[in-house]
Amino acid sequence: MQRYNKDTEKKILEVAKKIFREKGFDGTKTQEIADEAGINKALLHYYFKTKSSLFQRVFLSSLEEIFTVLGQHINNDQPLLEKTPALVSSYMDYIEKNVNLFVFVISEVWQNQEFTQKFVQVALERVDFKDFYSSFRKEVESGSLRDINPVHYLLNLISLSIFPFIVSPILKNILATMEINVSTIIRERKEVVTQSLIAMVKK
Amino acid sequence: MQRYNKDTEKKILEVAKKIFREKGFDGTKTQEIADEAGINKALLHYYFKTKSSLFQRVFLSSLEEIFTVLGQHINNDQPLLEKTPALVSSYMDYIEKNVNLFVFVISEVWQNQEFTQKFVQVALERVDFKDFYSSFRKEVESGSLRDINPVHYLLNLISLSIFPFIVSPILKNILATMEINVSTIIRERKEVVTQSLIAMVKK
DNA sequence: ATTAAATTTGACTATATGGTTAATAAGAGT
DNA sequence: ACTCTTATTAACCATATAGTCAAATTTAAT
Repeated sequence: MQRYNKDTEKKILEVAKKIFREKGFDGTKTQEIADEAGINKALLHYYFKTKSSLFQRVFLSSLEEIFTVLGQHINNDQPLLEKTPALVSSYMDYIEKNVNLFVFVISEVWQNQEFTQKFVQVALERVDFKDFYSSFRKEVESGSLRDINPVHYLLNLISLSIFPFIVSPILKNILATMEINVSTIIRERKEVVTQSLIAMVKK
Repeated sequence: MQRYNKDTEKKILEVAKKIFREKGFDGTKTQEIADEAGINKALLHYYFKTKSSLFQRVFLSSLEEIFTVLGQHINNDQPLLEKTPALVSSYMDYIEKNVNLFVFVISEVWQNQEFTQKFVQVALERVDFKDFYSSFRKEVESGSLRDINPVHYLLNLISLSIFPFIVSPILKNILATMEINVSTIIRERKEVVTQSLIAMVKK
């Protein structure tokens, strides 16, 4: 006989992922996970021992998802200037659809500093920063990019792409106060971010 | 006799602010606030009725603090290009010292959408976006700035300034992996942000 | 069909937590 | 000193919650 019913395990993880990402560790009740997964709370412990260890699985997989997607966007062989527009557009689409993933990770990273370190190390395997770094430097040396630190390009990319979405409940209020059309801003945003990034690196 | 001892009230609020901002609503226990404030838990309820209403005071004052400080930075009569460098430098210093304030507000904004709306409205009184907007437009018309939507300048400003700090526990790991000196990046950061903003608006 | 192991459940426990209450202490006005 | 109001406390309550356990059910192999 095999160990554990993979369907059950998968269902619990799936529901746990959804609820933890919505409500955070402290806001999530194991009973709610069990209910929504259609199982008994005892079974949850049978599969995952404790709430904390289930949470850690979700937390790690969330970090991995974030870095996997980032890697898919920055690790490809096109020249940076050429790939930037599509990269920004596709990345922002993804972020918009997964805001709560980012909010969850940012909150929990500060709440769980003990094991965050270890988890980030594992998640980092999903993206090849060194490859991005050296590709960037190569383009600098070949003269197609300005000589800036690639880290700042990356930081600007993720800051500009992610931040407006994670503060969107506030942003919407500000825009309403300024009597500015929200969807217009969102639409313009991709272009602005793209242009800002290109301005950084274009000679 | 006056209603309520102001010292006690202040002490409770002060401690509540500290703990809520560290641990969020769900992670905070009223007992811990009472203990650290050196009072009985019943007294906390005597002054603030419920955990939720105490939290709401803290949440609102946090939003107000954020917008007050933002206002102090963007509402002054200097031409934008001239004030940008000092603005960025001073604002980033503030953010670095108050990261948990920003992380707290971002988390709780998503967790408490019922009253977030109302609170943001109140907090918005602390910053004059319309003044910033019209000053910006005036500079555009007088020909000293490029014709861009001021909202995007603001969004870039806050995104670039705040985001790296709120993800700093992760960022430090990435930089270590890339064998890049963290403090160098932080030092360079102000200049990069300033240049990005100037590049947006300079003709 | 029988058996043994793995899976699932209902009932339970210990503890933590937000909130209440009734009694006490402190303070101000007379 | 006395009284009335306000501030503070200790003890308590109801509920929620993570986690346990023994019994029951299912599953697969013989």
